Amino acid sequence: MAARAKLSDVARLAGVSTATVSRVLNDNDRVAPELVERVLKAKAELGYRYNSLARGLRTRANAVVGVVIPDVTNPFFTDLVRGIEDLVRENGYLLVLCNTDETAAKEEAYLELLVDQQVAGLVIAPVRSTIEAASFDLAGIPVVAVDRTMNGVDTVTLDNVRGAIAVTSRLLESARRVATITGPLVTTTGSERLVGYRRALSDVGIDFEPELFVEADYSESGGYAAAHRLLALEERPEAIFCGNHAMALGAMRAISEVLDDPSEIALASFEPLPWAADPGGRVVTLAVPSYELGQRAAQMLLERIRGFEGPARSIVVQTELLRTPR
Amino acid sequence: MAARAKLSDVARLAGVSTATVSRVLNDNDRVAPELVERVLKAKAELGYRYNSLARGLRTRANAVVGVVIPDVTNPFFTDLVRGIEDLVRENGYLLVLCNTDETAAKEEAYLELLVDQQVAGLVIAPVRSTIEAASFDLAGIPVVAVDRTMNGVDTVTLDNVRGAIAVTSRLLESARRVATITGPLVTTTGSERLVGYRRALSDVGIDFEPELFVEADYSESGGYAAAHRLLALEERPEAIFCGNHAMALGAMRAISEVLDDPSEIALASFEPLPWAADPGGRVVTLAVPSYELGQRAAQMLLERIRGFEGPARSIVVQTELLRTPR
DNA sequence: GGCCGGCATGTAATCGATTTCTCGGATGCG
DNA sequence: CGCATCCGAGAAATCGATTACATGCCGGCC
Repeated sequence: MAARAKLSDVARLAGVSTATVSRVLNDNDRVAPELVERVLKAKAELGYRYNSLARGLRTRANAVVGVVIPDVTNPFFTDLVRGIEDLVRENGYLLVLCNTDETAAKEEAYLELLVDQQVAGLVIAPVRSTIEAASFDLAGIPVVAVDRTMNGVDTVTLDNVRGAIAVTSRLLESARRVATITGPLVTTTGSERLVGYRRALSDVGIDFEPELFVEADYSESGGYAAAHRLLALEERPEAIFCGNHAMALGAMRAISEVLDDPSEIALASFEPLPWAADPGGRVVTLAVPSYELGQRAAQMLLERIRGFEGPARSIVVQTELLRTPR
Repeated sequence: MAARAKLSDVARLAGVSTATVSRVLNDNDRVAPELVERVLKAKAELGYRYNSLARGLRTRANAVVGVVIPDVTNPFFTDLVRGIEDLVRENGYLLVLCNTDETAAKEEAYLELLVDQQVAGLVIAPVRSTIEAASFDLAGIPVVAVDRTMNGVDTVTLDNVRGAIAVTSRLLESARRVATITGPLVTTTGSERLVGYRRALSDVGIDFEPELFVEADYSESGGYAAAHRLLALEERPEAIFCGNHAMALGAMRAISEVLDDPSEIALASFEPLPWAADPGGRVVTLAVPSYELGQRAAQMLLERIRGFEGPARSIVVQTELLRTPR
């Protein structure tokens, strides 16, 4: 039992050549039914499992899909990964999850490792959108960008501009002085949500005030610090639109430290908040179909892996206003 | 640029044999300095990267460590994974993250895939502790169990009994009727925390009442349902000790649905809650060193991978009472 | 009836690395 | 000065699969 059976063992036991065994296990075509049966029986008897390294070496592909995301602790990304995982597993691929912590260096290291592993394909939410697709397109590995765009590859993103407009407009119904805390502007989610925010302002004839805008890093502590800065302004904002869930939680913490009645400042988040953080449902929020996003990305990736050659496609998924304050 | 340089290309450019190149890149011993230099120069010039599949095929090992956990969305596990990741990456391994959703079937499927991939080692938080180590020990792959124990392999766990005693005792300071919602009793975390709960009760001379104990599944919805059951009792509990963070959040939701003043029922969670869910810090909680847990597990796994052969070891990490109600 | 085509099967090359074995030159010792 | 030893480097086997090519058998067609 110690040693693992290999293809040639199966071949010997079944009394056929290794080529035939391989054909039975893969093509299944053009092999006499009787031999097929003998092979399958021998395979079962020996408990044969193919060696994916050897196979991968020959076919130049590993049945592994790499997923590179900036933050495994963010529910948005974990749900998204679920979406990818479910589809990808159905198709026999293993999922490798890599966490970049929103840092370019880690991202690069992981991409190198994944390319080394000759993964069959990659889904990535790039730290910076200027990333050069070229560097791994070289290796011929299909790539799909998710949530954030990237040049030259298939992308699945949210309609950030529309979503941000919807959220900001809702805040503007009951406030004039609306601030925003965005993610890094080098990410498309950061810059596009800012665009939406500005458009919503101009739609109702309000000028953009630079002091009401803070660029942060999508982390709880980043949101916390940014909110403190906004709260320290001479003229405090009446509402704050946060670019993601973690920063909204940070802002919430900051607000409750500074104000006796935290509800004086309306809060909004692009991503939904866990129930426990907002039992009253006061925070304006979008329903972001993260699971679906993942599925779409996986779908496109699988098509590429199967050889689809067309030009880069892009899918934009809509969001929906979820909760209303009051 | 299209094709990737291989070892023999480097050898040709450097004017040496492939064996020499391999020696330079691995042993680095016993090769004339001049040749070493030529090889390294050729390598740099071609941008050579080794093919991990080919190498793995020959050395029978893949520079990948598999991590199998029941819930990627649980911060406890994501922090734990961070701990593993950091240590493992320093040592040149890639981390494959697999999510079992607390179901045995998925767990098994992932283990098979990982064994197929010939990962160098595995860290697992098993869905059921009775899992047979034998089935993959066979493949000779080192395994470390984390958070939950498993027979015959190295384990890193929390001191669940002591932790549960500490939490329950704290609740008992201000309440007599203390209920508990545990995780599945087939997990060691589930059963041991129940043991701690019972011991704390008996320490102060209170009998265990079966109706005050509900077994759930570590999910938010499971905690929610369980809490509703407890709240429907004729004689309501005065406090509830939840086996993990998600169930505590679920219980919190249930409580706030049933009671006008949720603070009437004291709540405790074995794992810490996100700040936003408990701004006042009323919930009794343990500091669980999840990151450290992961590091220890990774440490032991690396030792095994490097050939350590001793008997199975087990490390128990202490927790600490974190917040106090009132 | 002989030849050709097609198809099922086997043989052997191949993927890209590591590693054993071998060989030749240099060194050391008697 | 000659022989044994040691060591560095190359040739070739090897890991375990896939697959191009060779082979042999069968049936059909002229």
